[in-house]
Amino acid sequence: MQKVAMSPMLKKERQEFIIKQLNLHNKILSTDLCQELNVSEDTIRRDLNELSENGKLVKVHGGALSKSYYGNTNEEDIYSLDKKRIIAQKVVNLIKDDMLILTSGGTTLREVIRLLPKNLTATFCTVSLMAAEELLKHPNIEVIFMGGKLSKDAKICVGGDAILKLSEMSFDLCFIGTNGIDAKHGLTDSDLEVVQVKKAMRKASKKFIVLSISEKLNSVCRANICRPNEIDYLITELEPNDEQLLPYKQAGFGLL
Amino acid sequence: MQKVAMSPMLKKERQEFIIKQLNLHNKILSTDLCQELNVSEDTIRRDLNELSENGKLVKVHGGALSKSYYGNTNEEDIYSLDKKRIIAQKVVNLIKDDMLILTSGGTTLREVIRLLPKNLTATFCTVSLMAAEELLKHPNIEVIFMGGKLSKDAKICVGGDAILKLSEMSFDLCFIGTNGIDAKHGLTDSDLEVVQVKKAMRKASKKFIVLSISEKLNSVCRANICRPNEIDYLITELEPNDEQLLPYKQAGFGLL
DNA sequence: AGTAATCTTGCAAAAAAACGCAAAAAACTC
DNA sequence: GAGTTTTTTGCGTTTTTTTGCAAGATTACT
Repeated sequence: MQKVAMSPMLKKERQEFIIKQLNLHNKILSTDLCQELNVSEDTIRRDLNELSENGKLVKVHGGALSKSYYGNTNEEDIYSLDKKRIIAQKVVNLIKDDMLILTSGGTTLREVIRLLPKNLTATFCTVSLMAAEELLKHPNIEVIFMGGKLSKDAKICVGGDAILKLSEMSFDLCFIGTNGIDAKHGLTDSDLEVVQVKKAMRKASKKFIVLSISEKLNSVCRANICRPNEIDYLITELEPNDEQLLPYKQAGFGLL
Repeated sequence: MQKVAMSPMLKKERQEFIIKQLNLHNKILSTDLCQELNVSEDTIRRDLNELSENGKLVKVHGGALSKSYYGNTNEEDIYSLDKKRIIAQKVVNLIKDDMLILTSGGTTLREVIRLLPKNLTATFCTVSLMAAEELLKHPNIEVIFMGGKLSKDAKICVGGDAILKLSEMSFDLCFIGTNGIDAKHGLTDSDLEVVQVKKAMRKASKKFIVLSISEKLNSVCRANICRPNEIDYLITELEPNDEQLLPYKQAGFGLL
């Protein structure tokens, strides 16, 4: 308990605090804010309403959501977002405290990161700027970025440094989004630099887990990352016994 | 406990005191200032209003907030953006093709990156996620990110890996934003992890160039990054012979 | 449906700001 | 140095802002 008689907080200060918390947690409860800021619920409510009118956040029953989280103003298509959430939830269930996890970028992985429970303590390692940014919002996750030359297309680190560093490590889990996957060729990608890094990611991890919405199944890209039997699990928004996944099951994919 | 000067304070003196307190604490209550300065609330209010009109602080109900603190969570304040552009233009003039450049993050550096000519071919190296994102938008710049543990506050890589990597390299130029700089202590910062990295950045570069809008001059933070004579150039939005810069000139700063 | 939590609305007390005014201090003029 | 002007400061009053409280409406949840 803090028994320190603090100097009273200014209204603006309080509102700045709320915004900061929101940037960090994406959502916030009025009751929590009351306690942390030591003011009545009415005051918090008024602050939230005011901030909402100024477009700084989105007010909802019981608290508020960060604008970026709520309004995916990006070109992200809403339809596949639902599917990505389903995938993300499956992924989250695999993650336990204190794991060392390697992750690629992509919008699906971003959903995973957003869904991670706030009390999870784990170490995430990534080569993706997008993943790193999102991971930083989580209060208890340690984020390690693999440095190196950045690819302008993929916004990830490629090249020798990242690969060298990866070869020295061993991860419990590796999550990877996909451009191309099919039952015959396994995981493929069109960008040669990216392929090199993803290969290194495969080698550095005990369990290699591929995330893909069903639309992307059965597509093949130029360069091969790994064969079907090197993928430990394929996670889609479908049920594992869905008929679309039959070829993959036959090819020996682990399905979740 | 602050000892109150017996001789009445001059207005100018009082306002400077307010600014100093603000640089130190980021916020200040009118009532506290009344007591410390031994004047009426009206006087304080008038001082704060005046300073607010001059853009030295942000006046709020009950007191004032420092500009930097306020600007962190809100949108970039348009007022200082112009100044940052002036600084950015000066920086851009220093950069030539094929240079190897190290840069920190911050909004001023972001302006620099945005102003870089599209046909410039150079290699930029950074520990800042913000800078990396911005650099990637440039068509001809090669971007190298220094990997390592990411600091949640500063959104930059800190810790041994980044520092080790920095110690192996030699940059033509190093640009760094500032939290605190003054003629006596040199460059300072409040975040100890950040200080370590910035020290390493200093060591790794031939020319160390500090960027600071004039508001941030004469503020001192807890931890020291480097002494005045280790700074090759200080760039502000002011003319080099501006009287505000006189103490710096006398302390041996190179001014641009 | 019924319960608990949350929201709206109106109100009142306290704090702070704005305003006009006059005294005091400082700057300027001769 | 005396007198005038300008600036600065403090005080009382009025106005606005902020905050908490309470009663009733609305919403979420089982």
